[in-house]
Amino acid sequence: MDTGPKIAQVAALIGDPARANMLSALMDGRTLTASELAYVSGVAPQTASGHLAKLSDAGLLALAKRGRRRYFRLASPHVARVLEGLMVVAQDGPARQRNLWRGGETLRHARTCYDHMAGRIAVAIADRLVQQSFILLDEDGGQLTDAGRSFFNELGVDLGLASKRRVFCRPCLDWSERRPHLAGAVGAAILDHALEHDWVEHVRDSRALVVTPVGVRELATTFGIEGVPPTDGHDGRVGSLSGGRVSAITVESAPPGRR
Amino acid sequence: MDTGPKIAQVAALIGDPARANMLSALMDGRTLTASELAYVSGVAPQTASGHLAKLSDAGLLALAKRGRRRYFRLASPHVARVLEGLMVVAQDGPARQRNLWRGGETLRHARTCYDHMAGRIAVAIADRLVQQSFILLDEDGGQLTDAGRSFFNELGVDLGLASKRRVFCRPCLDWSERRPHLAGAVGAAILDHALEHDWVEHVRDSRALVVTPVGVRELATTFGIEGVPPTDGHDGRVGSLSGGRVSAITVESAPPGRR
DNA sequence: GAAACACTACGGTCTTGACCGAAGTATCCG
DNA sequence: CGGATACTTCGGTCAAGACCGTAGTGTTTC
Repeated sequence: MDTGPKIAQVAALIGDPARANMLSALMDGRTLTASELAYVSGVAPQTASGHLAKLSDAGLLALAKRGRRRYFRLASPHVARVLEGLMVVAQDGPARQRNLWRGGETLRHARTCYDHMAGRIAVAIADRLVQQSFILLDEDGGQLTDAGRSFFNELGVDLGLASKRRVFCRPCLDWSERRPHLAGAVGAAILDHALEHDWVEHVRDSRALVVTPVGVRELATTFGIEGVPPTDGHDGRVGSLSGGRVSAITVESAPPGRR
Repeated sequence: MDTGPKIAQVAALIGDPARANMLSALMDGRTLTASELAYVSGVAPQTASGHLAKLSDAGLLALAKRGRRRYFRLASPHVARVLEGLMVVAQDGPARQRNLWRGGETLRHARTCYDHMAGRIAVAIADRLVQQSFILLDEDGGQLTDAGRSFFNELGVDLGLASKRRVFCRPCLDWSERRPHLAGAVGAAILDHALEHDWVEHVRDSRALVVTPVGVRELATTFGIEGVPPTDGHDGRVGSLSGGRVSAITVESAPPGRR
């Protein structure tokens, strides 16, 4: 009857560390198997199975059975939004201890966020687009200008539904940078373009992205983004994997162990 | 290090029914005292005190001490967004049982949602504005057209920062109607206007709104919204309090009792 | 058909934390 | 000052549920 209990049910589901890890791992839009999710969440398969059943039943995850495996993905963008929101709140939460966690440097640099890019690079791109008046952004919405539309056109970015949907730009507060990057259809189109033209590549089993040499060049010429550093402020090398501990998953020596 | 545990911490906080009730009660942007929150959450003051301390420590609630009372409110719009999002997910969650809960009819009709309006009326207003091309809406963003800007101007709605911020319109999925209504600066301005001109009034101790006779007339002439029914489909009376069980709080015969 | 693999169901252990009664600290009011 | 009000702290009880070992079902591979 009241709304409280209902949101509590969903929040409690997300509120378990193992389940939260599973959901986080799916934030980049991939589909993962039950085993993979068991690994990332750090629990035994039996336990993971129970968690996954609950998440599916609640409609947070969508399930596709194929052969002897079960593939899970986030059930809807709504779920991704909630997770985004939780990250933001979790980040500025205890005000005192807003620690810029070292490590995961690669993630801070560039990563996927459901269907678009996030991280330092994504924020820089958004900044640049705003600065050039290609996009208007504010906390509650975003909007592509005519100039922006032709900019993307020339660049060859496929805005897809551009003709059908006239508004499709959304700011998404970046949890590592605490500044907005681009989400929505425009954000998704940029990520697609970047992947397709080898500006960035997925890091194996992670939602981190590395910027390729091609990407470094293109980001410089296209957006005037130079030397966004991979680790600290020194040189122009971008996205070197050695820079930071990668939270990659190697499913080999995998002792689950109690959390 | 990983983001999972952090979002789990926040989600777990929201995931307790008592705390979720507290947060829900604060969704309309009011500030409430610890006692009031204890009552709405259905627990004893001692228990509530503990919950409130946790929520404040985590940065979900802001606290203002005044005399011997403590006033709590949501710490930021970010928190409100997360709660909105959870309501949406909770609503379409178990797909099978998307029950249109009878009761709380007044809430379904019109209510505040943090700083803007929600419910049937709000959805109707949004529909109308879109239909007249005063606003462009889609899932990821919203945008005021020039025509819309002058419409609000003529109407005397103060868009406030209109000159400074050029984009400030956001769709917010309505958990009772499952269709978007207007949030963001535009949504807030509409609610302000409606309250100021006595179109709607707050229901005591609830986030429900009742539409006044003035409001009925104005909604009809301004937006062409007629006979959005208060309970079922029969007459044009709008917002009669008798229609639905109001989730109002009367802090008298208040046996907390175990949940 | 047998073995390996992916996942699920069941049963028992153990930790977490929600809850309230009782008692303690501020604040207001007469 | 003394009593009422608003809230917090402490201590002990109790239920929920996360976890894994064991044992199952269904699927693929050889």
